[in-house]
Amino acid sequence: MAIKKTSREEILQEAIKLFKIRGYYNTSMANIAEACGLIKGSIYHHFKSKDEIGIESLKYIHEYFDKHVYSIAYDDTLSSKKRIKLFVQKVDEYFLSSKGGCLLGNLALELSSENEEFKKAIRTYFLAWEDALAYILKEKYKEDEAKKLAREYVSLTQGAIMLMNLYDSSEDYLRVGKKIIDLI
Amino acid sequence: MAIKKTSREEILQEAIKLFKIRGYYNTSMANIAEACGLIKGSIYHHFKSKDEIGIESLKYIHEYFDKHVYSIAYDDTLSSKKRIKLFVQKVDEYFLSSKGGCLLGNLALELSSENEEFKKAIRTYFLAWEDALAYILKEKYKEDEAKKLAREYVSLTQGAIMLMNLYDSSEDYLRVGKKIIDLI
DNA sequence: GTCTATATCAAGATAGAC
DNA sequence: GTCTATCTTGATATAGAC
Repeated sequence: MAIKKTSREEILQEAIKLFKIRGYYNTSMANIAEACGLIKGSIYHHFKSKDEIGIESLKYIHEYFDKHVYSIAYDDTLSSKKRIKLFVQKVDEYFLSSKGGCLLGNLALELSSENEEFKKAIRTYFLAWEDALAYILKEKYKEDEAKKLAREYVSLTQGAIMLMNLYDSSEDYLRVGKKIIDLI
Repeated sequence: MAIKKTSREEILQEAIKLFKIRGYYNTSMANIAEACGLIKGSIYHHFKSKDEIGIESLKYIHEYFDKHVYSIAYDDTLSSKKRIKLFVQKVDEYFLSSKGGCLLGNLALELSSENEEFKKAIRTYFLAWEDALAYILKEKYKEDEAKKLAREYVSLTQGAIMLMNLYDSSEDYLRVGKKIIDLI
């Protein structure tokens, strides 16, 4: 039986799951290693520190959203109505399919007041989300109105994810998506 | 020079400040003690564990809101317009006056997936907020519409607090309060 | 009520064998 | 690439002197 080679990506995926559920500081290298079937020392072959895993986790998620969600907003071959529907559908799929809510939102509250590097990465991610949403809304609203609405709905989505996890109910979260679609 | 007696309340206030800025797990008993001018061992004279400080912090904040914010909603000597204005004003005062946003929101994301006791306390607090807001809104909306709106605006407020801290700008947060007032 | 001192444990991280 | 072993630090918590 060959020893399984664990990839960087596999470790990131397990780390993200744990960070979302247990929080960043409450997740240890040993926890991450165990989830990968390794012992903690072995993780350091792939990442030089826990903070690196944290930053790479943010990047990993950002890349997923760029590729599978935000890109929809800029696909000018589709109508804006179709784009906003698809956009909301993809966001919902992501946040309804796993436990613990939005890692970026969680980390924004857990450690962005302390760690400037994390804060910058999280800000970039949220701005990309707002920009994508605003790009669709610009077809119907003036530029600065579109921007305000986009930020408002990102806020609302984050708040709704928080309460969805707190109440173990997706009902109110789902209403947010419907409201976003109705904007167009 | 007499040795200063540190009260439970003083410790809670310092702990709350630190939890909001540094996060719960990233705040140590030594950090809390230092903020109070004590050394860590001395804290155990007042609280039997860090978790007790956490739970008591939530209670402390909840009591503050019950007394100074939620009570406004139920003051039937004022018009509903006056009540909603005062309510929003008090909420704004609280969240604009200190760094780190809303401890209950932060802890909801940092540790409520893991710790049932914390989760229950946080849920109770958010429900009280919703109930108070819904009570005012009932004057103009049907009961279940008022409840939906209340939850939506609590979500929106929490999301806006998150982004306010992330972007170091209160502009969008303040718009939320105006929207709430316009509901009546 | 606060201090010094210490017990105990778990964290992040590194070195070197296999 | 993973393991064992270990270093170092810092965490929660306790005991007992002042």
